[in-house]
Amino acid sequence: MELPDRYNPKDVENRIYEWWLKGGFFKAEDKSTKIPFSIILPPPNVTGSLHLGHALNHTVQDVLVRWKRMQGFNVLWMPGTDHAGIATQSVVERELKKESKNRRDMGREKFVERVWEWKEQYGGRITEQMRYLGDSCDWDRLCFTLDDGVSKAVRKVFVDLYNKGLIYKGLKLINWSPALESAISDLEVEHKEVKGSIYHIRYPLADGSGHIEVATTRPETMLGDTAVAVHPDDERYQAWIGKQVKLPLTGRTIPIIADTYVDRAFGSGVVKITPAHDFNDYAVGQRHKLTMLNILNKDGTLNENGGAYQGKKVPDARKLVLADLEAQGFLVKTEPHTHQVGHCSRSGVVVEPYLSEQWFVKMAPLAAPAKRVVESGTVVFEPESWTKTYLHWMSIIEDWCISRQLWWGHRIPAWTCADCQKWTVSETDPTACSHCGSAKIKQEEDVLDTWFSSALWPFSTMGWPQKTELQDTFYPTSVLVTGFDIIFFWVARMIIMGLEFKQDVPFRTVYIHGVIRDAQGKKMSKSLGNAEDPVKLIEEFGADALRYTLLAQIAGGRDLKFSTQRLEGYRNFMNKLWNATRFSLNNLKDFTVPAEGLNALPNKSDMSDADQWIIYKLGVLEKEVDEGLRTYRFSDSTNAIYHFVWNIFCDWYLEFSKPVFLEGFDPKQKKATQLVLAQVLNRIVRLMHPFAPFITEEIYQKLPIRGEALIVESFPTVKLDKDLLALGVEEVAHNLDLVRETIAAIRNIRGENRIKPGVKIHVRLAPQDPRAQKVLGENKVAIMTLSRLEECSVGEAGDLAKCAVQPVQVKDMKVDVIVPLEGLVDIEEEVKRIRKAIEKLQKDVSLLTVRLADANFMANAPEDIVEQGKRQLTEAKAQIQTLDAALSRLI
RNA sequence: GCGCUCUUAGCUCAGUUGGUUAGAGCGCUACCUUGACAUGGUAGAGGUCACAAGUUCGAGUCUUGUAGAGCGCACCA
Repeated sequence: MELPDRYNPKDVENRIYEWWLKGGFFKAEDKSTKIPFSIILPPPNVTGSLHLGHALNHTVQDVLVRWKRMQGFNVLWMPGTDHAGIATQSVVERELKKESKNRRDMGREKFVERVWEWKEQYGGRITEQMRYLGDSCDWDRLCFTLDDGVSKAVRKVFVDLYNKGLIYKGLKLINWSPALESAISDLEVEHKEVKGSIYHIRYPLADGSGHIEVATTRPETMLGDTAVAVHPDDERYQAWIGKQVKLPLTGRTIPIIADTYVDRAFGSGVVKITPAHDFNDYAVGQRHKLTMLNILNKDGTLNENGGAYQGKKVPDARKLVLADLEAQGFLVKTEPHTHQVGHCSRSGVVVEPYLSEQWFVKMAPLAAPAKRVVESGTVVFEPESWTKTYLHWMSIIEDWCISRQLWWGHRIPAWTCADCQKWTVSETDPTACSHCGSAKIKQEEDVLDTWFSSALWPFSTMGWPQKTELQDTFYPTSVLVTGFDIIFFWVARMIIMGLEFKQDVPFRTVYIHGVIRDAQGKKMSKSLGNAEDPVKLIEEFGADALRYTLLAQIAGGRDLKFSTQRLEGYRNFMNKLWNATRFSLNNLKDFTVPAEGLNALPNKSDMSDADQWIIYKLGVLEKEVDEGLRTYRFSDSTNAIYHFVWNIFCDWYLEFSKPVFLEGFDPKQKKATQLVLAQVLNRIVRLMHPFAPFITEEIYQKLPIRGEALIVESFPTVKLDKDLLALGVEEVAHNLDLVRETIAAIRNIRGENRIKPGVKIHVRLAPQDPRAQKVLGENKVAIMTLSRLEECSVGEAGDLAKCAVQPVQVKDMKVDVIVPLEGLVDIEEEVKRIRKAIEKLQKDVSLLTVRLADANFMANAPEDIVEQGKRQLTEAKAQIQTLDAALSRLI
């Protein structure tokens, strides 16, 4: 079974994923002796397809889930999809339009049926795509927000809140999307800067005693004006308070009122009041009991109160009103004006403040405890800085408008009675009014905001309101992983509902990650055309490379810029690991696994310096990876692995192992190295599995030391590998550092002197102490191989004429590296090289001299820092001496 | 206006409680097909850490201010 020399993810990923599924490795146990760990997937829209944002979000969750699974936890990753009221309804309506149909002609029942058909046919796309990424969720538990169980939970919550007086229906000014013909919540309004105009309009006083000037950005709303307001202390207008003005174009008379809301300094200090079409004016209107005159229809056209402008859309009405005002001499002036205008985040159209009957959740009593659990640290945000944002929002929270004038969603479980007009609110469909017993009841047409059902997700997916073992085991969930954009939409509301209905928080930790941007830093979106399709990226580069790219960049929860270049780099990394495996397996062909398997230890006395060194480095790696995972600093973990695999394992350990595997070596040492190699490779794939699951599982299946399935093998830790790691002591590891430094010095001399790699050179190593002598002697063959030497002596310095010299020091071990250059190169290059080295050392020396001469430093700095400085100064001086001597021999 | 981030090599970013002479990847320069890998190897160039002041023996790191960028919330009609 020869491995191909390139890793081809396409040959691997599907096969491995199917194998995991068959093995049932993703399944959680309802009840178990194992410690539970649970995550609920933020349910993506059924209409959606996987984008990079999902890829990032899911990868983080999958990393946590796989890590905990390997650590022996009973892991539940609960998958699901969201019915996404507006989005899904829009998709199907667009389809209908192509068939020249519309939902109103079709009727509610038929239409909803049609949406279900659509969902059955296309709703599985995103969950299908999640498998390409490697998501290891418990698919048997897949939920949909309109499932029976979840719907029952939604109804119960609605009824309970209603009975507690926390849900009410009322006539209020709400945000209205004329495109959707539905209410939307405050959060669904995006404020965008718009360059418009401000118009100054003259309103004549009814008694003919003059006129008053108002300014507005929305002149058409004057048709709905029911007052004009000035500041009560404004001296200019004292005489006018209480008088009437005659509204141009309509001829209605409206009062001049006084209200402190008016800013005297802005404009003329007079404000027209349109209570039915502006939130501030609405508040003024309520204070003064003004008429609320609605001038709009649901579709954003003017209604019968619009007089001559009835039937016109707002922008058209605006033009006509302005033209008429101007013609009649009421328009004083027009000035350019930039201001924020609310747009519907779903449809993009301008949102209209609109007076209508809607259902609301009273937030104040619910928000208070939800605020407290974050303040007290029962729920922790990671990174912590989001805490403040959350708390700020919770303190300015308004009642939540939960009704939507749509058909796709949870229909509000409330019935009006034609006889007594009262509401019957019930978990099961009632047949009679609960107040008067009349059978003439009719269900509310509206459905609930999609986020209403999402708010219950952590427990509704676990069978609530039934009592279930699943809830006992997994609620509260362990971590919630999500983007900051839905902290308010979703996170806050889950905390509220969890506390209200489960008497406990829904999760302990909220990990907030950033948003993915393109290489230029722009937000990725379909409309901008800069969105990379993760499915295509996976096909080209592999899921592991994509996951690694995302993970390596999310430190600190900041936004990340996505570049294909980076992705290529991690694809190369996967290939590097693949080839390291190929090399290892080739050299392990005659290796027989000891009976102890995973716990097999080499004979310490048989181990080379390199063997001990790699074991020591492995211990460092295990610590780093664990630390990164525990602190949600995934990039620390992925970077540590990357560095270990490439720059430690491949660059040095495998290179050192090469001479060992050649003929003629001590068979005992070869055996030790084979065992170390097999053990280290085993640790690498286990450590890397949560981050790059496919390639590691594929490799694992080919390793000599392995179990059944990597996905459920134990995750390596310093504690678990205690015995193995005891074989790699830091002090001994320095031996190899000396060897590596020596090789680096030879290579540097070679490189700087432009000695071609083909030219075999002779090197003399002159150790300055017995330990260096021993270490270098033992590693002579490796040094020769790695720095391509023809000859190498360890001992006397010998004749130094026409030689390149480089002192090397690691801890107390010192060696002078001597390369005779006679006949090889122009001495000039070596002179330059030595001068450069001296220059650098001199900089160090002057810096250290100054520091050590500073009495304050000597008095205040800790002893070890001072000692370190002294040592470095001595060393640098000694090295300069050696180099100076070498230089003087050359010139 | 309030709040939160950010500013480090040509580019993208690490740099955890202040400790020496600031790192990585990509890109760049020169060289190399050596029996795992050219999706590779070796060597090298490249930074007054946005700016200013302060605290300190010592500041990329802490404090304050300035300038610039991004985001969230609330907004004057």
